[in-house]
Amino acid sequence: MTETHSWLERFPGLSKLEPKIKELILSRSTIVDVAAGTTIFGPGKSPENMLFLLDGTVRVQQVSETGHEIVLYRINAGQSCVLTTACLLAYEDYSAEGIAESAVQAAAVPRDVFDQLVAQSKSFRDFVFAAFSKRITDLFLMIDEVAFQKLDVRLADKLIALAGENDVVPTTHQKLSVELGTAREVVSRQLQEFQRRGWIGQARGSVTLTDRAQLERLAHHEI
Amino acid sequence: MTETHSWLERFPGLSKLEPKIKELILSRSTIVDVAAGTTIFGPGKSPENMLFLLDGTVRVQQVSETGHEIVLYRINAGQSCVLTTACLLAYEDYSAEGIAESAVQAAAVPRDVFDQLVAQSKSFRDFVFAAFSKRITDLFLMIDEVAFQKLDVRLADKLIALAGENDVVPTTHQKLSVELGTAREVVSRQLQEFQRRGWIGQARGSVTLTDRAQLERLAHHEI
DNA sequence: TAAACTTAGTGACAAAGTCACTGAAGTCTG
DNA sequence: CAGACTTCAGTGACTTTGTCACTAAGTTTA
Repeated sequence: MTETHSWLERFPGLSKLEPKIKELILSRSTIVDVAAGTTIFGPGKSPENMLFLLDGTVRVQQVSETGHEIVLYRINAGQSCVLTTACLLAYEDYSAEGIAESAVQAAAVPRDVFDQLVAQSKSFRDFVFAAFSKRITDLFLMIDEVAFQKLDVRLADKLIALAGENDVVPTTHQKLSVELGTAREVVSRQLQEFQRRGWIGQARGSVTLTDRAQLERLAHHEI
Repeated sequence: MTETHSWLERFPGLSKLEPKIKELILSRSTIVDVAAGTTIFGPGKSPENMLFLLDGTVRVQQVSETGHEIVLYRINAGQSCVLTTACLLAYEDYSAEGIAESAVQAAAVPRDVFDQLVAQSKSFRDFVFAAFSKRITDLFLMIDEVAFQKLDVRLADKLIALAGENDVVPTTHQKLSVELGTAREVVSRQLQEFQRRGWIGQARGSVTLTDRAQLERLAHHEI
């Protein structure tokens, strides 16, 4: 493997690391593959290493005391689990869990190597702090949305975010309710209303966007 | 000022720093005083420095597009604004603001010094990452509460948290609604119910806890 | 194919948020 | 000090969202 084609090149923030630092991270990391559906971390399961996602998606969700669930965020290829891992290392007793939403390939970097990298490389520090910052500002926005945004707006937004090129969202009402932290019945009712307006079509286990423009207008507060 | 009596001793995570590091941070930081009510950071007002709070409290709150507000967290003496500052530096355009809730005294550490500290001291790195981790896990919990916790439970919890030794909470219904991210009317109605049950007394601009035990039972899901 | 499970629909109700007011308690100002 | 203004709190009608208990259709599995 040559430096110019290492996995580091897939991370915008890491491709400009100093050569010696690249060497350190590459020599001390291992590539791991995780099957879809695997719980990567969760209550009572701290990860040993910091993961840098090369491929696939990890869904991080909170499971409440009350039995409710809500999706907090996703980690995609080119991003790292740095913060989540750091959190877990610091606070073992919290209840968020990370689940491989698809087959995941990642580079695993041991904690001590991570610490060396932070100490030795300004670029790496910037990468890590940018990741933390982005996460925290996103959580601020999420709190705002959960607390103040109307459900129809949030649902429209989520449908657009989850829809593929073909405008199909392969999901159930139950899963959508976890995305938004609400109840399944509420999602069912709202989807019925969207369908009544001709914005979506429904089938068991999937929603099809038939008027994406209208959904976007609603999501962007233009209605 | 001798090392053994510097402000660093007030920070559990910083008092064990290496002597050379302590010297660096002390020589390059300045003590600042801020009057109560001052906006320390906010939209269009990034702080120049990382602040370490020696005295007082900073309230961080989100102002929504919709005009609603919600208190995100507070920074107390012995804690730092590290993350908030880092966030602001990375993402200028976000809408949280930090307000001095009382007269605040803080040590201001310039960005470049902060970076040196992170690079040179393992203890300082641990302090910073612990602060980030705590903040993120607290935000996870907050999302859970906003999304799933009943309002009476949250209000009881907040009243207990805000009450002083004398069981008096010097606040208005409006301010309580911002604490919880709800509407003033909702707080008014819920406080009336608490009063009807004999748990609190009300006066203009203050709430008095008259049966703290019952409020705690509610807050701890024992009712 | 029958049983079990998953997914979705429904009605009645409770909790919370919104809106448009009213009035009382403080504060300011001439 | 009186009147004006501001802040704080109360209220009823209504909408939205969440909860509960149930039904029924589609899917998987034994």
